[in-house]
Amino acid sequence: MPELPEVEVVRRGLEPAVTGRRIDGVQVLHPRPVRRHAAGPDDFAASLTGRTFGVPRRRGKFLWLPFDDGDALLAHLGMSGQFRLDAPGAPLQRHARVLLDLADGVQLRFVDQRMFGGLSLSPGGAELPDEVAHIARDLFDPELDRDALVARIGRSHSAIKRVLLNQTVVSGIGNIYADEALWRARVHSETPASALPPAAVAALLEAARAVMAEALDQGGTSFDALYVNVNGESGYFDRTLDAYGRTDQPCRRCGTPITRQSFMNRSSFSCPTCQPAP
DNA sequence: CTGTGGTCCTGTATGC
DNA sequence: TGCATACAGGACCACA
Repeated sequence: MPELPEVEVVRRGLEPAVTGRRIDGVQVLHPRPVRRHAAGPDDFAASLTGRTFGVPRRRGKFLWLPFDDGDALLAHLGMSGQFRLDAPGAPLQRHARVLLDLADGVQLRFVDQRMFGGLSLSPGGAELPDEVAHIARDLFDPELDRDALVARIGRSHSAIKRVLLNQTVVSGIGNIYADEALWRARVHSETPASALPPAAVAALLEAARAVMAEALDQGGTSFDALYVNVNGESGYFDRTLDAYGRTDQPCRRCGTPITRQSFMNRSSFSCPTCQPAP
């Protein structure tokens, strides 16, 4: 479940289940999701066994489960990764990749169809893994400097949607919420960031924060069984989307049919009336 | 510095 | 029914 609200839904689901629990054993069913562990799958499994989890943390779309020894299990869900909580003997999900047997009969499973995501052990990463250090703070981070962010965006001559998707500028926003924020703020995806007044950039960021907060309240956005919480349940925010995936459906503000265009090798949805091209 | 295009994977939907 | 193609919410890298 890729974007910030979906990752936060997972983090919240993991928190009561893993915090304070020890790993009794690990099975790597497919080597690819642990490819970042240079010493290999067997060493990955052995290295995790016996450690105890702290409170799961998140920045943008990156998730990490700190251990009480200062290291962390770093996770990225990529396009199709899931964490699931099951009883140890429960039927395996079709794309179950890594199984972690925790104390008290809890089995934490990493399930991933496409395997763009993965797990790795981050030495010393409990506070902030080195692998996440280059990722900018997200819009829910209490230490985010909004004025500095607005200023940085204003200095960029890239298309505004490209900037929103750049995780080293502001993290957590993906293709869906970028389109939703741009629709709410009435900005076209290809508008040069430097052409937007600071107040417009601030309004766009607030739109992004608001739409992600609403999505989080509804358990995230799910279109199919690939995007579910730790119990396998879907969120409901797809019913509330205003732009993403609504090709030819009327704009909820002005009635003009929503159009789809290719941008950055992916789909962008917008209202040609509310969001005129620059 | 910016932007483009390709890559990692598996699956579903659609059209012929 | 088979087969080919397009597309999918992300991150990263080489290259121009």
